[in-house]
Amino acid sequence: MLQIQYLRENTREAIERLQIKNVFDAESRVEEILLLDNNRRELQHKADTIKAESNAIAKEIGKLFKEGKTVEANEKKQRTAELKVQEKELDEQLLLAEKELNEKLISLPNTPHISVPKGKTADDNEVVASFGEIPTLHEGAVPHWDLCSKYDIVDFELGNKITGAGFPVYKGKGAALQRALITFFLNSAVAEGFLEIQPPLMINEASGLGTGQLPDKEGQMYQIPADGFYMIPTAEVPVTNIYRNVIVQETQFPIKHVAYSACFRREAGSYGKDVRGLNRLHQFDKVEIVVVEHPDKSYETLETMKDYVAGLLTKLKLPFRIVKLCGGDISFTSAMTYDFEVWSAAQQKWLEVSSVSNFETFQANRMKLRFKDKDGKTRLAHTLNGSALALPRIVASILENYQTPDGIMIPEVLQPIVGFDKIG
RNA sequence: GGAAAGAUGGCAGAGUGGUCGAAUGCGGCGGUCUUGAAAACCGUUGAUCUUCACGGGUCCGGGGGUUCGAAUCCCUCUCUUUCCGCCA
Repeated sequence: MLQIQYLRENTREAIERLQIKNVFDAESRVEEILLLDNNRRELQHKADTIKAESNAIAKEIGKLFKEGKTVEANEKKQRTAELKVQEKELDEQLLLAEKELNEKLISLPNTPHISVPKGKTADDNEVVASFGEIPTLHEGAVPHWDLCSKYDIVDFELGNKITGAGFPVYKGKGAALQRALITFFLNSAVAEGFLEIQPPLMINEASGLGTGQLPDKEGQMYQIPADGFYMIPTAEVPVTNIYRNVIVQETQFPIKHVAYSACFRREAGSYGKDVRGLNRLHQFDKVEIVVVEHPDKSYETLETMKDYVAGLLTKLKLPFRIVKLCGGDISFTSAMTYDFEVWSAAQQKWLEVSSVSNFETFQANRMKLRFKDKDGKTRLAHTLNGSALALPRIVASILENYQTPDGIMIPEVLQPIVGFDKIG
């Protein structure tokens, strides 16, 4: 949620930034919000004035009763009765005005950073860097789903039986590879100063609102209606919500957390060849990094996080590129996002394996994540997060890129963790 | 799942109808003293909305009610603790 104060004071800039995200009616929407805000403030002022009078009279009455001047006190009571009616009416109007303003404000997306390229689709994204050699595979190389069944390491059919599509069963060396990747990602992050967190896998409604999954995207989460919970779509949600309604000390910055979790996504509306094999799942594993940062440093930190993720992929020796998302492809809550895409040699396409974003104050405003600055003023912090990394597509690209006629080689950095160097 | 008690500022903990945004202690910040530190002493220290400012409004778990007036009384929800039951 954008700050109303920002819209008030930087109206022009806000509209321009929203237009990068192709919010074509940005101008009218912002103007409407400012109108509602004015209305709200007017009502607030009226209500406050009446309450002030009410309070003053109540005090007088108390005094009069003490002095035994009952008649005068009762006279005063009549005036309070009138005020009470007005007070109630104004409070109702104010509540309504606040609700309306909040609804409009919460449905407005984040303002992209001014440097975010304009564009509509993924084709307009800007490739900022490429790393590694694109390998030429041996004759008869196949996509990962064939390798999964050939070596019996990931069983999609079995998952269908137990749960449904998108819930694969990892077996033997496949399961061990998963475990090794999680360990590798966690250890790397901890070595970089991230505090490891094991969060709950279910969240309540307030947490969903905090990071922006609610109110609109509940259809993407699995729900537990009996208890009002949701299965987490990413560890970002529980980890960032650690700081909901928290005022941190400026000296704590940067607050760096890393969390491994299973992630659950309904992926309603996606189908076709993109969902084949490990490309898109309902349950998958991911190691997520979350940073809470000072507003002045957040973009610097975004670059650091980008470099960190690049380092992981480099150590795994996977060919990848980094793209800066254009306005049309960037998410509702993000101000700037870098996507990491690994080349899938057998599928002959780029697979998105990580997304690193700066949300500026958008999430912080929703969840009231603040800090005290040097002058003792309370201000909203910036939040950032990134996948470091999501497993399924990493596994897919390892299987495909590392396949040989004799089996699948294991990346060197993982070998000491898994305890073998080859599948097959 | 059953029973009881409870929810107050960063923390601990007073406060049972008006002068309470709230005693006191700890912690934090500033100062005196000191070569420096500790101790001691003095001062200061919640959030939020509104206003150029003065000021005013709101907040004692959430919501509702009684009252001229509620942290305090009533209703309701949520959560916590303890005991019992169940259990990795």
